[in-house]
Amino acid sequence: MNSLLVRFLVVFNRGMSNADRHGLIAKAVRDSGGATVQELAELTGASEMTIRRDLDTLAAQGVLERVRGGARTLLLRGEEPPFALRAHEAVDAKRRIAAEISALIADGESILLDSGTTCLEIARLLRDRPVTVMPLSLQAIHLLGEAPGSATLVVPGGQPRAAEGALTGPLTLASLAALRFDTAVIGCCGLSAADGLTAYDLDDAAVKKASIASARRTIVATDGGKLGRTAYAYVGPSTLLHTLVTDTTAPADEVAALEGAGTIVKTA
Amino acid sequence: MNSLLVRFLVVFNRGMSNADRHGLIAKAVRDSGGATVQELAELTGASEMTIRRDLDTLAAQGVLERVRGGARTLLLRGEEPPFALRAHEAVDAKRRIAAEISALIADGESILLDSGTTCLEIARLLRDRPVTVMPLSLQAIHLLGEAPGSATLVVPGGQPRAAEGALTGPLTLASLAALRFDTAVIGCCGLSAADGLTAYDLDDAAVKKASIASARRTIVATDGGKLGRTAYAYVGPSTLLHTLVTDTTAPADEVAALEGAGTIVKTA
DNA sequence: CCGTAACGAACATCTCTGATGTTCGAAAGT
DNA sequence: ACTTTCGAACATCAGAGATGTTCGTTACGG
Repeated sequence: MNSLLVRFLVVFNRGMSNADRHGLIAKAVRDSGGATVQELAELTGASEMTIRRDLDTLAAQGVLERVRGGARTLLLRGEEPPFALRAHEAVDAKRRIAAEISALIADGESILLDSGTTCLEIARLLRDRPVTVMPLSLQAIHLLGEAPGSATLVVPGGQPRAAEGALTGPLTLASLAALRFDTAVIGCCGLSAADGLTAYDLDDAAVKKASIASARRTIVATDGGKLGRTAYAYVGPSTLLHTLVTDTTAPADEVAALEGAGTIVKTA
Repeated sequence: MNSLLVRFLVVFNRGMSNADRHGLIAKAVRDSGGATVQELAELTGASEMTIRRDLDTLAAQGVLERVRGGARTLLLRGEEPPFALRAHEAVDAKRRIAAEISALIADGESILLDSGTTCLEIARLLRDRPVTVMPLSLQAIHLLGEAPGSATLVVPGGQPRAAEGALTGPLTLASLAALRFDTAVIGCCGLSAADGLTAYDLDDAAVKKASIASARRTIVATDGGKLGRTAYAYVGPSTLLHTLVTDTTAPADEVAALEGAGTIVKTA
């Protein structure tokens, strides 16, 4: 269906940035499960050598798997998509959700910030505000620690998990137990009124649970695709969540059910 | 004395990198306590506009203070030189010390890595070795977390102090109390057989003290200039230190005194 | 209040790094 | 053994950053 669009791109993409091309390649490989170097060269209008270099880069990032002659997707079934891959998608929606959440936070608050791509966008917005932030991912720690904005950074202990750098483990739980926050901003992998909040990973779920317990108020940030879905590890019931910020793709029935259970829902 | 060298540079420095110029400016301002834009332009051979931009950059980094017409040093008396400033100096010696320390560490060890520029170099060397590392500075966490080498990263909790990103505070102490390491690699601000190990900052000293207590073996990394010096905050006696790695500028009498007190001294 | 020096925004120019494509010998698969 | 793929090496190109110049504005000293 979008092959017309692709044709268009092939002709007029002299100014295509390599990030765009990487996204295109990642999408092509993911959608069809695999692709040859030739196909990708034709698709993007780049030379085969460039495609090989791209594939090496993407393979190093864990977005796809390199095979002789082309590349294959890493996603077999139901697994959590790699962080590097998710980072490509739906940046606009995440930005809007992040802006909405930033507006919910008052100056001077202490904030606990979960891992995930959406929360990373939130970190970007909080950097120049007079707040105290404890992020639960290495990426957000980098962001807040490098260019010292007006935000105060507190680093939790922990062991980084996977490419995302989500901090987990006993050190993280101990840091959470030692502190109390005004607001916890949590990402999620699945959320429904029936099954509550769920995550892909047990360690991650334990951290989220402790995060919610350490905060006076909990805000969940998630795109509409996660609503109504249930992932593997159970975190807690939706009644623990004070506010949910999502985008316009959220299914109406699920939103209604969550609102019925007492959660304030905002659509960005 | 080295004004001849400076003259030489003025004439032949078409290919001077801006880092070189920044170092030159920082040194000039530090040595004389202040300098005008004109003086610095003449010294470096760059235009006044470029000098102004440099000064803005260096002021943002906390290396110096901008005043109308020029810049002033931030160092009043006996204070710790800013991290951004120290980072310029003596990179070679730090590299050699780092290499020596890396050689002292066996595969499979768990290592506690202090903050400081020398320890940052050590982190660079440990990244691709099969060891477990808990660094006490944001910079080293970045280094080990970004490009996942073979080293396992453990993040301590804490609050980053100053530009260096040294982690301190109760969260850091709690993380240290919860873990035990094979080796602690410690930097220092002053070390002598008489006054022991000292640091510029009380919080930092508390972290160093706890670090030494959490490790089976303690290695101190420091350039020769710190030996025989005593800084403000006391950490502990030199007898706590198993090995000292320093460079050839170390004063012989101090080295002898430390060896007499039971510390193994290696010169890189 | 005025004059002078300093400042910084805007633009033009330059340099250099990183990205890309081409070629060709080596390696892998059939 | 033959074909395809790979990747190292080199040439080329574009974009980003650095630098310098100009000029209107601002701040300090009288």
